[in-house]
Amino acid sequence: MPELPEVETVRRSLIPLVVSRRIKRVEVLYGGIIKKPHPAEFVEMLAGRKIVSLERRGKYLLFQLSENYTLVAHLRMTGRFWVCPAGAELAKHTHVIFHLDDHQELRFVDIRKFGLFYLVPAGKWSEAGGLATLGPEPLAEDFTYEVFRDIFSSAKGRLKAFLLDQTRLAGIGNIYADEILFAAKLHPERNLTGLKDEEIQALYQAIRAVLQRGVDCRGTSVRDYVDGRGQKGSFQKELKVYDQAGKDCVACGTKLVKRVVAGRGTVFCPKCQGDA
DNA sequence: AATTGTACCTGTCAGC
DNA sequence: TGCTGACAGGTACAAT
Repeated sequence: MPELPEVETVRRSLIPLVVSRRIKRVEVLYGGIIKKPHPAEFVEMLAGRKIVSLERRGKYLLFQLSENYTLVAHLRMTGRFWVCPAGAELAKHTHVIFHLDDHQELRFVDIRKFGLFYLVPAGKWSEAGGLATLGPEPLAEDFTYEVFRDIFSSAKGRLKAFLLDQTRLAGIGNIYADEILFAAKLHPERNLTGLKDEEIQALYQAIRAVLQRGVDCRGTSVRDYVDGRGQKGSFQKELKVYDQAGKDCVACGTKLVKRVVAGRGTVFCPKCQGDA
């Protein structure tokens, strides 16, 4: 499900429902997704804490809690949060239930059980998986072209792998990587070295524009994704290449090609995006 | 050090 | 109809 625009949409939809609420009690139905600390301690340490704010870093959600703790959550492929009245019918694949102090429950549901939770002291991101090593936020104001060019220049390999590397840029996943490369008219298998200045600029502009459009559309709902209120996004209506293999390119009519690049299914227009 | 492969899970869909 | 295999928004870790 979730890349930067989806996680940001989940964050915004959850804020009015959970911020300022106190966690009365936590139930862990499947402990495998609790990475730190052990599930029993996780449950014990969360009880009684207040949710002070909800932030996002890359694809991670950060629930800032009272007494300087942070609940770090990653939705991975199919994780989702939703809020419902206490005691509502239990959806299949519900793994964690946070009982709130307003007779509502924040529930974590995840078909594939890839989602992750860490409960760490605020700022101790090195204890929260990949959170500590994330690159900059591509939609932040201070993410200028100069900043991007420096990151780009220090990396090598193929464009698709670069965009997916969370330590270079935070928050881009498989959908937006393909859409960004199409918007920039760059081939996913092209090497970083050898790009002209104007091509690097086009890539920078495409990263900003495509991600911002994704946020404005409240994310992409191709399969499971919905926000914290159960609402779908609309960016799937604007996809030019992702999930469009075999269709005609909207720009030139050429059949879109699908191939595995950087270990991920990748769709591109062989004409508009040129040769690798 | 950096890249590639594999593991983690369940559901869906195409092909036989 | 039912079986099998490929594939799905993403890391994390082992192997090379």
